[in-house]
Amino acid sequence: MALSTTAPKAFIQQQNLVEQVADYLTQAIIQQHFLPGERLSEVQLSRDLGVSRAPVREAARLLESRGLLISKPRRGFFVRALNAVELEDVFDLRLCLERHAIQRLAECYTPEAKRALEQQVDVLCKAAAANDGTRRIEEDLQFHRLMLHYAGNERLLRAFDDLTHELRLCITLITKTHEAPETIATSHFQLLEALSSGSPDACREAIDYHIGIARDFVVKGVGETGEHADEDLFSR
Amino acid sequence: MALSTTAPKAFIQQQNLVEQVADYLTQAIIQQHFLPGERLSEVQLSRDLGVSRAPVREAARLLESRGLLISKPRRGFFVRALNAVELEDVFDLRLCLERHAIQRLAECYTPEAKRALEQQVDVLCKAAAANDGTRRIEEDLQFHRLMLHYAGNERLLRAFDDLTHELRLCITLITKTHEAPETIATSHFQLLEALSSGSPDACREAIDYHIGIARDFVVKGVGETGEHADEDLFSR
DNA sequence: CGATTGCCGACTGTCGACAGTTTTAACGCT
DNA sequence: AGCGTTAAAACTGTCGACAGTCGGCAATCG
Repeated sequence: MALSTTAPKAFIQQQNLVEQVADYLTQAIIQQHFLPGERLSEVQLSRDLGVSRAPVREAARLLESRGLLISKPRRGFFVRALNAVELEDVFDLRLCLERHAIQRLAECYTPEAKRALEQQVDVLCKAAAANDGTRRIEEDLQFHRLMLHYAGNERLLRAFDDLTHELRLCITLITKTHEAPETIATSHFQLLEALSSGSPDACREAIDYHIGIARDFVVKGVGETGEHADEDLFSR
Repeated sequence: MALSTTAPKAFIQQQNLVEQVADYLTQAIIQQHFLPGERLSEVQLSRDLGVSRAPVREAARLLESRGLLISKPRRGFFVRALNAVELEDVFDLRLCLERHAIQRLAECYTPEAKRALEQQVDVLCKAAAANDGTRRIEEDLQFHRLMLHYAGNERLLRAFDDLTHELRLCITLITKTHEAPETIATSHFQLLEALSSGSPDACREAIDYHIGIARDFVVKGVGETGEHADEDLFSR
């Protein structure tokens, strides 16, 4: 995964500057080194990272297409801030994609897929037990990504990956509140059971419940902690 | 690469060079001035358009995120070529998004939405009757975009817009074969009726049928005319 | 005659610089 | 002291240039 962390200065050296800058920015945004709505200065960034502005700009465009940044012409790039409505929309789209995926997957549920998913749930549970917050989130997302992967539609997977960036954005902001490890375990086992049953309805019910839980968690978190419901990025 | 349009040079002038270049490239790709798999030279493009390479590169990145171009490191940008599997995936994702959208829309089907959709069908039918191929496609897409819009999920709409670029890519490639105007009309009226009925199942059935038609048309078109099923973009 | 290796051209990745615009800050006026 | 005006600073958009790299061609060797 990402070998990011402390050093903000000049740890970029070799190749694919654009991708490296993009990774750096992504990590920095998720870890809230840049606050939502904050303006990013190209010169500042290029100075800090020891690269020129061209790769920074291209990386910023990439992040914009992923919904992490927003560009205002002649004004620069700003860190995306999600309000309550947008947050609902993200989870609604996630539901849309995963419903479709799990039903497609149920149609072609190979032993290989079954094994991979079970193993991933195992990994996830261990991360949850270890109380490692960020890793728990990543392993959780990875489980769902695997579902999408084995559903056999590359384009669907890409749409999910696009959405994932925004998901990370809102999840990480909030989840100081930890879900109970046993809740996570049972919640995912239900999905596996539904898949094994092969019933589309059971799958749909399971995924609806599962994502509903996650959404409520995030929405509740927003209500409790920080409030981004005000107008943050209306101008587009 | 012959620039077909009248003024190949310096018809780009003032502001937002990136967006203008992106539009130009999009049009050129859709109208097949660049063939699938063709390599785009940055210097050539910047020379032809009378701009420097920086905006060209940024525009290319944008098109890449929209799935119209593919970048191979150190090799440049190539026009996306869709094989049969990817084409199936695109329509499967479209089905996924529109199913969700039409059911959400059925829950909140305002008179305003109804009126707008009916009017758009009207426009569409006129375009079909006038035998204007490209405009028919655009109006058709616009109808579906309106559906997504009134479904009330901005993020869902964005996902659809992202997909639309690829849809245009494969639709335009193929639709020399015209659908009969009356088929188009009835096909869309069915959607309106299902929406008015308010029944989720009716909506789902209608959209499944509708998109199935479109998909079969494209798949059949691929089988008849050009065949892109060979390995075109396996790398990466 | 075919395969290999070295060379040449073209192109991408990246950089520093310039011009126009936006934001900030100081300044003068009331 | 408050407010409008203006000048300076900072920043974005764009450009041309340089270096490293990749692909193709040709000359050489087996």
